[in-house]
Amino acid sequence: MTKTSPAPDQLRPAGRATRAAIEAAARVLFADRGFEGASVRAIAAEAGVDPALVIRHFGSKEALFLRTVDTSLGIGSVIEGPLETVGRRLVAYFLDPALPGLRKRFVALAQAAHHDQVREEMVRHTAETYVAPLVPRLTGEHRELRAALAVAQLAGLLNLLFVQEDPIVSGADPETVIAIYGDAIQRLLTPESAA
Amino acid sequence: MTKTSPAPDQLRPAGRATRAAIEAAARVLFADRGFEGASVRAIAAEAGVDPALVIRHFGSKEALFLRTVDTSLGIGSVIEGPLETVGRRLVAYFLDPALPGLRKRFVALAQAAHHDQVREEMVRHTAETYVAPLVPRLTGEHRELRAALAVAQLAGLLNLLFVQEDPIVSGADPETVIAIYGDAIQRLLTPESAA
DNA sequence: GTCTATAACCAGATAGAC
DNA sequence: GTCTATCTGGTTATAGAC
Repeated sequence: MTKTSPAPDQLRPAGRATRAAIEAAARVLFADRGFEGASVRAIAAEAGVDPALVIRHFGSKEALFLRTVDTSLGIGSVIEGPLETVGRRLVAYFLDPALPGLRKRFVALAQAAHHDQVREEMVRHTAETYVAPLVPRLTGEHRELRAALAVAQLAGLLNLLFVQEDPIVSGADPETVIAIYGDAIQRLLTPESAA
Repeated sequence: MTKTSPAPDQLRPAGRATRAAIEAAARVLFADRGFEGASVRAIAAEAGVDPALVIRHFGSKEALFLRTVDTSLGIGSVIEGPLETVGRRLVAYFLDPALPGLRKRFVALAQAAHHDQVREEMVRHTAETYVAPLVPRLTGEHRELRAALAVAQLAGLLNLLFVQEDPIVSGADPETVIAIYGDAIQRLLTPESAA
């Protein structure tokens, strides 16, 4: 097993600075080039340190990724809004071109999802951040399942949009996509409010 | 640029045999270990040839992947069935544990989707095999968009199920998932037949 | 010419000695 | 903290065998 990296507080000033530099570089490069595209060497170079130090501090590339990349994509506030309109608001949030780096961060996450450690953390995080807050607000049967499926459905759109870059959806009128797909998600969450 | 590999018909017997051996090995290993997990070297070893030959014959690992892995997951016949029940039938198809290798093939595809050549081919193939046959059978507005979104929604489930291996959905009663999610897909395709 | 094999190159992740 | 070494992986150069 990998030796656990020292906790930040035990490090001397130089160590803390190095660690911070690596984290900053990793944040930039992972977002910019994705998980595979950002090499440990490149991150080290960007931070001005030796590649081996990266591993020494964080244990592995995977662990570094988990420490630096925000696995939530910032939709917490969207989910907390009015339940009756959450479907459309979620879709609208991701179709908003004013959110720079969102695409790249999603792609980085999707790539990294194939690594066990990252995948497990993502599942845990999704359950905790997306599904759990929704469940108590739902009514009817299979509340947890429906919340999980709604999140999955949203992920399907993001995949089409950001990974596949499908021309049909990318080229469609955003309002139309929001209406059609948003309502579809909404019906999973609040079936009784069907239009 | 890479020199184009020779067309199969121009090869001499020895070449054709080698090519076939590589293809067979690639099919097995890609399905078994995914795109990243199956190294060119491992494929070559399995085929009993030199790694360099793999590239010589197929140009690149990506190209080999495209030649050997079935990008359709065999849902053609499902889509061709009755339109009014296609949503549930699609979900049921993928929840059927009797289809061995389905999960692994999907994971391999998902991994390889991050490579440009493969991604483009997948988009093209999806449009041609899934979306195109559906569109003329739909009625109402935004038929192409709705078909694309339905496919995306299905992909979301597959991702949750096969990549994330989410315990909520994996542990849920298949019939319930089929009903809830299948109907959600169905409503994108035939909104008028809402239950 | 058309294969095939050997070696080599370059990049990546990580372990271990200092 | 740093550097070097090792291992694995994709790919290319090149020269020999058919």
